[in-house]
Amino acid sequence: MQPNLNRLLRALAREGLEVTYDGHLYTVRLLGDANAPPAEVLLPPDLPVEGKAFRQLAHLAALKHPTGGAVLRVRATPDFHPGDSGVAIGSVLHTRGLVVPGAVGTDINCGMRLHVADIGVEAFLSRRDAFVERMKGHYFFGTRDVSMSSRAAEALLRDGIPGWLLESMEQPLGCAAKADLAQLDKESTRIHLGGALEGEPSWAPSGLVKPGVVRDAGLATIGGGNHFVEVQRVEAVTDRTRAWEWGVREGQLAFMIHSGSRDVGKHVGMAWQDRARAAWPAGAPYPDSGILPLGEPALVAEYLRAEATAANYAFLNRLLLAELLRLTLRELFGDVEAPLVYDVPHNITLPYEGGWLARKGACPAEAEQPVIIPGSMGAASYLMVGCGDAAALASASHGAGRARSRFDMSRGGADRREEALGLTGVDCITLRQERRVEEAPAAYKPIGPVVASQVEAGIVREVARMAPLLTFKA
DNA sequence: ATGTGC
Repeated sequence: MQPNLNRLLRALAREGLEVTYDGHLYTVRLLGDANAPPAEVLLPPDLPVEGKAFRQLAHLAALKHPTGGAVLRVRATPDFHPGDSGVAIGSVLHTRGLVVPGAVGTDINCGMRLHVADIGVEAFLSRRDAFVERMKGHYFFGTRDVSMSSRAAEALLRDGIPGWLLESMEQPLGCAAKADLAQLDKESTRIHLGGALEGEPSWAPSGLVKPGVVRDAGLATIGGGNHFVEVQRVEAVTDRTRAWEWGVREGQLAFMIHSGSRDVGKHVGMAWQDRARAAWPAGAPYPDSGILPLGEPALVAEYLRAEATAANYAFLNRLLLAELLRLTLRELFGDVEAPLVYDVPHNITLPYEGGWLARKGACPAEAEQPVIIPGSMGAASYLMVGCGDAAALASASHGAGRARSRFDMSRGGADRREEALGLTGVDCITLRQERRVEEAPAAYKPIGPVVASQVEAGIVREVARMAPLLTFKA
């Protein structure tokens, strides 16, 4: 246990926050609010905790809406750390009669996508430079064409990937024209919920809903922060049966994509955090946290449609990031299939037990479903299978979790030597060198204990482990 | 999260 933990807990108690710890689960509650459910955080000893994140979690659990909506449970994953918008990353919020736009935030349907390919590591590394140059062109210099018909754009926003595919078969443009649409269609069953949510195109920025051909500059771009595209090697398979079923074998290359809905999620998320504030009933006291729920059923439904619109866009963003990769592999290595293993959102509101479950940086870990947990750049990533653990609200961590903020890393006086940052031997392709510092392994918790604690708790089981070869960061 | 800003 960290030596200053007791001091931190006493300090939090003085400001009205009760935090207890039993060695693997923290319980957090606001003193004097007996009606609010306690919030739980699964976190092994020795991993850092911050008071700010506990504070955010307790306030989230205490949210109510004057219409009667309430928070049923709050749970946080081991990659739990403070969030900028007032809600901690790693928060899982089960509600009934209310939803919280701020509990998903602006990076709607941020998520993970994993492909594997039967290409040997030596063969890949022998063409590494050619691969990097082509991918830099696509991801950083705009040598990609992601145009589509306005019908395809509208179908995407309204119906998700199946809608986009159907219209792209009618009029294939851009990436779709070069893609194997039959394979994409077959693979859509490997996207969480089929990549098909019920959206409403008018919630998207206007550039996406216009007559003629839509050319969107944000599609098939990685985005900043912790987002990345990584080439990995499958270094260990622990569950042979399941790995085989999912098409994963030791020694294969893996391609892991972490990205979200870019400007579309920002547009929707910001609009609805404002809307929630404007819709707060006159006279009702504002929640201390400044995080405002929506309670009126019509508003809740409208928000969920808006969120789904951005989520549909994010599914296509990850699909196209992968498609550019797959086209490049075919160019360099011949007819490789590079099938999709799974695509899963970790920033989204979905129906759960008669209410809603908002995950902010938490991967669904439903029974028998694939769970993708990336380590920091330079560390291993994991393909897991969910156990549907109700105590954990069927959710796992979405990564290792930050241990130090971006500011702390880049301007907070961190030791900038490569060894101290953990960057020795890391092959990171970026146009912004400061990104390597902000996102260095030293900024993150160790993935090993984060994953192990969730296996021990019965939330996930390991299927395969992947080691990084090279990482693209915008 | 954002071609940002602490």
